[in-house]
Amino acid sequence: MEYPSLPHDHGQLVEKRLGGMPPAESFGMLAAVFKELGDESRLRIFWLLCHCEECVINISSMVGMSSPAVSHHLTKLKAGGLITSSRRGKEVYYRAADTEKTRLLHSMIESIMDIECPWGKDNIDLT
Amino acid sequence: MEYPSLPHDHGQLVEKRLGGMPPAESFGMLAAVFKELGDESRLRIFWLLCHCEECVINISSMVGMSSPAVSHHLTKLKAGGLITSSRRGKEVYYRAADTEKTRLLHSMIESIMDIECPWGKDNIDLT
DNA sequence: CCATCAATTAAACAAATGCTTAATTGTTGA
DNA sequence: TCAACAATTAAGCATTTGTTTAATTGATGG
Repeated sequence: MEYPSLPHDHGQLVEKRLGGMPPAESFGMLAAVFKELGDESRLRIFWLLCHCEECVINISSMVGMSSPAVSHHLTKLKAGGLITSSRRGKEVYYRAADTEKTRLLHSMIESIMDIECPWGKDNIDLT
Repeated sequence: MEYPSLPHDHGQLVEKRLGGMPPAESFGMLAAVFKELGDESRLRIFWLLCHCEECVINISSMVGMSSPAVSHHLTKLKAGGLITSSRRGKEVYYRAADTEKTRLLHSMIESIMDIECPWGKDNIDLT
């Protein structure tokens, strides 16, 4: 059975090299996760909701954005399974979903922040 | 000293709640990192370059894209400090940068992929 | 049942993104 | 020095994205 070589052949076979690669869909799903957090506003909101549960108006106030804009982002985050919502009276409260994925993302956010931009973060208390 | 309350006051003070929050710039820098990997093509390229070093033509072949498109993505990844390049003859070879950040991102990519889309990945060998 | 407030949805729009084709730069070997 | 090939850059374009303002839906308390 013949396998095509790469354009610049160094001996390896395409099939061998690409055989171990995750399928394109996997990258698509993963990229979607990163895209969710690839927006500053959404990242701030997600970070916030990893630390406390809040209603839309308060989130808006805390991140300094309009309610519709925040609602828009919350919809995306929820669609991506990163946050959950629960209505209590007039307000709808949001918080980070309690899943392995979100825990992983949150700890990663903190880690990268430590590496990229240390800012001295003691006493985080958003209760 | 007076601090304003949140629109929906549950007792907390804005200053208290926002005091522990990383500055906006930090989120901006972090979002930029996620944005780099928030594109399927770029994510595949980065993943590839975490596993092997290759020239542009071969990368193009492996991900099924044109050279200019790949070059474009490589420029972005390099600007973000995720990959490095070295010219050898006519070819320019790229690979993942050897930094704590890239190691963290790579391991995270694998972790999330495990969670999100298990596909049975034994024998990864892209040598 | 109605006034009020919270939240979402709709419509519109400017800005950013990713790709294509074409032109340009850089390097090697004949 | 020139022909051939690798890579980048430029220009143009269609799509997507994030936001705004306005309209709509949802829920409570008087």
